[in-house]
Amino acid sequence: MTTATAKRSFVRLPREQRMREIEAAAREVFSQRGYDAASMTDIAKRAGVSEGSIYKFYTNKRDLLLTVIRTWYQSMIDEFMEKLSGVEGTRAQLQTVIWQHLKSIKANPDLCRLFFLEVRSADDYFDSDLFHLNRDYTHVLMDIIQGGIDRGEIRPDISIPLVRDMVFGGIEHRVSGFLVNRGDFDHDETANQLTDMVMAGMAAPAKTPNGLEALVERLERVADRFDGPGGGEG
Amino acid sequence: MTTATAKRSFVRLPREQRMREIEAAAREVFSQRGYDAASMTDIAKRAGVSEGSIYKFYTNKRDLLLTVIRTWYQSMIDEFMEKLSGVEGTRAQLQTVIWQHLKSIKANPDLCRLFFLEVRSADDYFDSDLFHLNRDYTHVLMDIIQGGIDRGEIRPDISIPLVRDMVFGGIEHRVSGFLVNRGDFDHDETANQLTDMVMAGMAAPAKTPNGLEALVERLERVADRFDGPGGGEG
Amino acid sequence: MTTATAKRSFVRLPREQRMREIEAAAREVFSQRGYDAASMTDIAKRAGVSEGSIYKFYTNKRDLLLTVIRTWYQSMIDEFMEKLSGVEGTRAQLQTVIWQHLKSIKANPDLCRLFFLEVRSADDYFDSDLFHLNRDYTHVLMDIIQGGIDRGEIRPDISIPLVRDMVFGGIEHRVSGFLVNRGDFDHDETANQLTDMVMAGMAAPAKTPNGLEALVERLERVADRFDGPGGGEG
Amino acid sequence: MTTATAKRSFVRLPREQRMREIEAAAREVFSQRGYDAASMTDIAKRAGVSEGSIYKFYTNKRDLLLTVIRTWYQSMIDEFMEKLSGVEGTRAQLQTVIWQHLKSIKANPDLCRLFFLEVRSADDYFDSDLFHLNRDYTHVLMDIIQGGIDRGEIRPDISIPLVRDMVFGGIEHRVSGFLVNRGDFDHDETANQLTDMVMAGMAAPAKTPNGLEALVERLERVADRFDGPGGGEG
DNA sequence: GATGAATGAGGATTCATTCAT
DNA sequence: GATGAATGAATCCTCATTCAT
Repeated sequence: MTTATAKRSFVRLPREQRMREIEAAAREVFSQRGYDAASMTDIAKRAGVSEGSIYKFYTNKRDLLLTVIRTWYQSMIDEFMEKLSGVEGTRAQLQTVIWQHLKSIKANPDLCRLFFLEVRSADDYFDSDLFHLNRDYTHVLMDIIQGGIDRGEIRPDISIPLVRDMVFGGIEHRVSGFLVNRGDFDHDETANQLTDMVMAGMAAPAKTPNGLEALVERLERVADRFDGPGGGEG
Repeated sequence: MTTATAKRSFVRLPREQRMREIEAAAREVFSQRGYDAASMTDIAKRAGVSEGSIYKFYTNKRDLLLTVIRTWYQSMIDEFMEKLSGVEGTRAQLQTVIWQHLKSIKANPDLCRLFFLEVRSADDYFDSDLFHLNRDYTHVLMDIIQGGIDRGEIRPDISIPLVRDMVFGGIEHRVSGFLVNRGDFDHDETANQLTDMVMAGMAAPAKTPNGLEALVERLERVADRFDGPGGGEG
Repeated sequence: MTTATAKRSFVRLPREQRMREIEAAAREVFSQRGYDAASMTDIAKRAGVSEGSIYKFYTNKRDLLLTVIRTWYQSMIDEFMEKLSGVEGTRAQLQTVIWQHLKSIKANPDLCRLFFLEVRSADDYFDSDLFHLNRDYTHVLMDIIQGGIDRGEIRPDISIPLVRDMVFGGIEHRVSGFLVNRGDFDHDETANQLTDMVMAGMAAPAKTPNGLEALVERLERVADRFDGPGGGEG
Repeated sequence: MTTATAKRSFVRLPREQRMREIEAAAREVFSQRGYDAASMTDIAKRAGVSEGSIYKFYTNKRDLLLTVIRTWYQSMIDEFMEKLSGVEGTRAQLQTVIWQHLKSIKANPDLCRLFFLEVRSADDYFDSDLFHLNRDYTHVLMDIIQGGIDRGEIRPDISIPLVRDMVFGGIEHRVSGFLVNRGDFDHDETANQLTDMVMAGMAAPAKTPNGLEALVERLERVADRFDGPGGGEG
């Protein structure tokens, strides 16, 4: 029953290029309007294709959204890994992760919102590849923590997943206003404060207790000199 | 000559009671279906009133949602304040705040979801009374931290809002799976680990070791005056 | 996200009456255009209601179709039963069933088409109430045949379901052209021929006549001996 | 300097073979999905050609369907004529026709459905060659009946088209459940019962023959009185 | 000849909100 | 005050067919 009328003139593009154009348009429209308010007509118009063409590549609107988010997320991770590659030392690595994460948020707050509100909250998220992408991403932080533990810089009794939650959750909470276009956040300051806080909370208690013990021994020796060895309440 | 159609009889309840019934119904439907999927017809039906009646009390669907969330939030805060009233000590108070927060989430994950996804993410949130309610709520935590600083238990150079973000954001991140019906979390364990992490990260490191060292040095000088320098570990 | 604008003026009708109007409109549109080509907008327009109103009463387009067909089918059966009530004798009853059936087809060929093409061919037909309505309907014929068997008018070794199939299937085949607006059929003639065919079968009453003929020949020979050949009809 | 995109290679088959492959694919897809649900893309894919290629051979989707049905129908008729060729006697021929028809239905219920629902119900059917093919097919039965009349085995006052309708319509009605994947039918039993029914009708043979027999006995007694017992040709 | 990228009209369905009774 | 019938805009998705390459 479909009326079939192929319009006379249109540009013929290779599959990959057409997809890139559609995804670029979708990214813009989704970012500006949000998922629900974005209409496929809008996206098609901006991409310069017919609505039908979109469905040649994406099964439905949600698939298009997920593709957009996935691409962004992947490029984020790529950049992230690159930046992290030369960094040595638990603290520096941690700082890099946090700083990069904040940078990504600042660069694409709308995509973050989409990810938080439309993707991560959906029922099927935990079965999606984005979930696994996200796992890989957060695992980088967890590996850093583990490295710190291995080197004795971090208390081994710490819960690594909890650190992950506090870092990413803390960041999310911090930038929540920014994501809704309310207020801003100081990129560098936040990264530093957060790094300090996390490092301090996880710091291996090694040094101080050892020092204390030595101190106590010294004290005992001093006391001995006052009342002679063997003294004490007994 | 009256028409054959007999008027349907309805019970006339006092305004307050009717509102409570509507809100109870709305809470159930919103919780079960989520905001979008919940229909005013469903709510009306469950409340035993007509759709029109709802609009006598609430300007629109969103107003009803906000009312439901507000009531829940307020009762949460009330319980929270009560539980906190007798608790002394920075650590114990912090632990109570975290524990109570986790308890509320476990008790009403659906309302939490609604709050996170529908209320807090909306454009008008920052002008709403729920925002202020939330401010009061999180301020309790911030006051506790401030108290800790005042008593010298917590480093004064810490960013209190950042602590707030890490606590509430961390919790949110931790329970995100649970909120989407994926997995669970250990209420007590999470509270303890989180409290430890926060306390350790904020703990004032300086005073005690430094003071002790100074004290030992004084003592050593005293001892020197009695039996000459050089006594001791050698 | 639905923009809510209730138009100012419209007639307020009791539920039942509104449904009758919608169904009447649907019956017309479905009959004229067929199921697929019929649009809900058309139906709404002809019924003088908004499209949304239709969905207050019918879950979807198909439900509306089934309701229309069901109503028609039921009224057909009612008339059918009434006409049959006073009729006695297997042959007369059979003739009535066939005649009424043809009459219904002639009265509403479009609804018949809809029933054949859209309803009876659907996967869910055999679970539908229309299937049961149809069973009841065809059972009337089967009961008549059974009655004929009981009274010894019909061979008891006959397959009653097969008779049913031949009668209703035969009619359907006969009128198939008429249903597609190709040609017509003679209502009374078809009914009579079909009734005859079913009651008598088409076998030539061969055997017995042959015996009679031989007998007559013998009698003629005998007669010849008495009064000489050539006597007779002359 | 050629562009990097290498031309996809395709096999070039003789026209007839390519058409056979397309038709085979179409037959499968149409059978499995039905006409509407079958997509040209599916068919093209299964045939191993592009969509565009199909339109080189068939003007449109419907033309392809008609071609598929036509081929099937023709082969059905061929087999039918072959099986019928050696059969003598009205009854045996009738039985063969019915049996073959049932066999075809059992072999290809999906194509039957397509023929009934998509082809025979269409407006243009009566002008199509399939209509004429069908006419030839049913005429075989009508010729058999006529032959029976000519040989005195069948009542000459019978309506031959009506017999045709009852046979083919009856069969269709009988197998309607089977065509929708609901239930089955006994091939042989149905053929035999139907043949019996048509040949003999369902009238109880009891009364009339008995009466005739008695009449014959009386007549014989009369004849005996004329020429003494034992007379006659024996 | 073969390809397959591109078209684009078309329609069922939803539901918050209103207001005549 | 209570009712509930009525609104109607807004949109995702399909797929037969075309034609530039």
